[in-house]
Amino acid sequence: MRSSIIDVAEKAGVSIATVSRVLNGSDKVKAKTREKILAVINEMKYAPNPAARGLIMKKTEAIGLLLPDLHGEFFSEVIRGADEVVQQHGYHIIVSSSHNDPKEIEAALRFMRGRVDAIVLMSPQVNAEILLENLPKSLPIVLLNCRTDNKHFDTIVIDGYGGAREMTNYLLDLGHRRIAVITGGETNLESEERLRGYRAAMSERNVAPSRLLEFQGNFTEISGYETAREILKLKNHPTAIFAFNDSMAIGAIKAIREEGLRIPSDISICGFDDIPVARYISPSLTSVHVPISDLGAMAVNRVFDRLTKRSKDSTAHVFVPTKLCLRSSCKKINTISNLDKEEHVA
Amino acid sequence: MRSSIIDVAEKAGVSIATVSRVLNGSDKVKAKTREKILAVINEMKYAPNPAARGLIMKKTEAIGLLLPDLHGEFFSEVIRGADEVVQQHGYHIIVSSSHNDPKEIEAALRFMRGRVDAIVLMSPQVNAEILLENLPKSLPIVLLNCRTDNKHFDTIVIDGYGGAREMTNYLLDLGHRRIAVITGGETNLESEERLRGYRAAMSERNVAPSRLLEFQGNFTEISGYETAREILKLKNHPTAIFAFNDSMAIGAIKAIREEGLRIPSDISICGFDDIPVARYISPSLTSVHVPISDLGAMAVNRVFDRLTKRSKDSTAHVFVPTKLCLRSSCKKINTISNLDKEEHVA
DNA sequence: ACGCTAAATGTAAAGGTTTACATTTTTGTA
DNA sequence: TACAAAAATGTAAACCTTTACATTTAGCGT
Repeated sequence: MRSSIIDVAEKAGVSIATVSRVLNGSDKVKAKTREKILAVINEMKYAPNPAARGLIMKKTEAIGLLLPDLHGEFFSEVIRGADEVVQQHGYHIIVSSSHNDPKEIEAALRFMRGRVDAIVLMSPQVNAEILLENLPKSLPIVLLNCRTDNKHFDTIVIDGYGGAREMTNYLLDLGHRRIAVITGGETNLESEERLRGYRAAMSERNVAPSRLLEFQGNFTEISGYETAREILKLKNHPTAIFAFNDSMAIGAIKAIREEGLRIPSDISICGFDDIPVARYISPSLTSVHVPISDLGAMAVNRVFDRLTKRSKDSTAHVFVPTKLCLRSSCKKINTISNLDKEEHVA
Repeated sequence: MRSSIIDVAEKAGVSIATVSRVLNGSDKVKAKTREKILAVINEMKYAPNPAARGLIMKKTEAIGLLLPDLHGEFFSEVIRGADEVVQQHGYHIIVSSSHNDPKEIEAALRFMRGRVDAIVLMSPQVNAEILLENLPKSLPIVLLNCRTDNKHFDTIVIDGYGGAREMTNYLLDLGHRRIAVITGGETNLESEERLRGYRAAMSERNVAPSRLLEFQGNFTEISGYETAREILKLKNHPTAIFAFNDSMAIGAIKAIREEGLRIPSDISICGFDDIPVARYISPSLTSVHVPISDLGAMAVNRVFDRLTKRSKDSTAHVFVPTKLCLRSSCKKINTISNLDKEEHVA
């Protein structure tokens, strides 16, 4: 049986209003009274009921964070970045994963409604705009890598186009021409942006981008593995594989190894995201650096900007640049032997 | 301005009780009335206020998960395992990290009180028992790798002793004698258990365990890196390093590489936990396998056992076994050259 | 048509807080 | 000492739901 503010008031010989006042530190209460009440609170181990408080205050001190998945280091870093900022404000995080399923997104959103003061939503695959319409307009929402042109929401999006373009250019500079990509889900915004960047770079350098070199994964390690196996079955396999995230690159590396090929001497491979372990895998993975934990931190910071009315009405739209991060999984192509091979094929 | 159950009742021409009844599906309501109400709810996009509901129901449909940290794949896997189970029950997770700081644990616990239906606490370093005393007795609590002998809580603990012992034996079998360890935090239960296992194995095999081979890290990658640098400064450095978790092993690998040493030919290294990336780093990391995501899942399953009264009163105490996972970061010692070295020293 | 029972619906209290407004106590001043 | 003003404290409404209990309506047999 939990004790309520009434019990405290009785025991301290004051009214509940006074107790409430010392609880909220706001109004002026005589020092002696305050001490007395504090003592009683301590003694009874009283803690205010958040539901009752939330009911009247319409504040929860929690932020909802809805991610597409919880596998791997990427999302863990986003959570970490978000949690760090949130903790500075005395807030907390409610996480959920949607598995890119509209039903699950809806369920999570419904759950969060009324339970959080703001929502950070990452949904690159499922267009969640319709689902967001049921939420009260007063609830700040930050969209992370979501497909939207709705100016009503704050948005943060990674420059997938630029990053992929730069990476593709780098591979072209190394002499690669048959560059395969492993994409993410079909309707996935991140994947589409990266694909756009890849195709742009290929075209610009007059290497006709072939659909036959575009293989569909789904951003999971296992899909990287399986797709790479497909790719290696081609009789004249590509000289480089560009996986659209590091997890798939890691899966691909496994497949390549199993095929007895060496990286990067037989085939080059690179990823996207630059998750922390990228530098430690073998060989260290060339990737497109994304400030992952900053993503979470930025989103939450934006939330608090809104919450503190500093920027109540105006929405912000942040475009996060990426940076090439060169390691040892890609290598200049051996032009001679490559020409050799090409002749064989021709 | 959010609409309440009263608005719905008015618009549907019924009382709030009837609306509440269709909302909770429990009582019998005439089919026609139900339809009418459902239509209005849909039209108004009404959603019940969780605070009001929580106030009267004393149920939140949320589980608190308090972890020591959010860095790295270990915790991310715990969260994933927990989230999976929790989602099956239509529940959600509130995560928080304590950074092994009693103040932060207390803050998180205070926040969770009244906001969650149960708490899963992982606190191997800080003894949180005192902090748990302020919580209502009715709140189910599952302790993950916590130091406690309080039979009132459910507990799940990993067999750190057995795992470390087995790993040490394996290294001894490979011919290693000077085996250094990188431990976790000083008062960390996991670290202590693993240390106990290491020492036991050494003693049993008549290799006097020397305190000079026990180096203190803190389970972070950077501490693994720095500690390994220390170790390599020894003029007759150990032939094997056993890091008490994989993150530190990864940090150590970096330090070893920088020193120009090859793994495992110059020095063997192994970790603990077997986080998913362990198999992908270079060289693939020999480690003690822990069913990480199962840990989160088990804890949450236990919570629901309690919540559904299936095992209301009796607490469960689970001991999770580990399994050696051999990969390529450890190698049989070259006995000749090793004896050589030993003679040099002697 | 009547009365009885069962089904459907309504009424009102309870849950624990905050806070505007009302009241009491304290303080300072003449 | 008495009075006004300021400070401290108290009262009660509001927040939104669920549910025990009360009331109305419907269904049935005679």
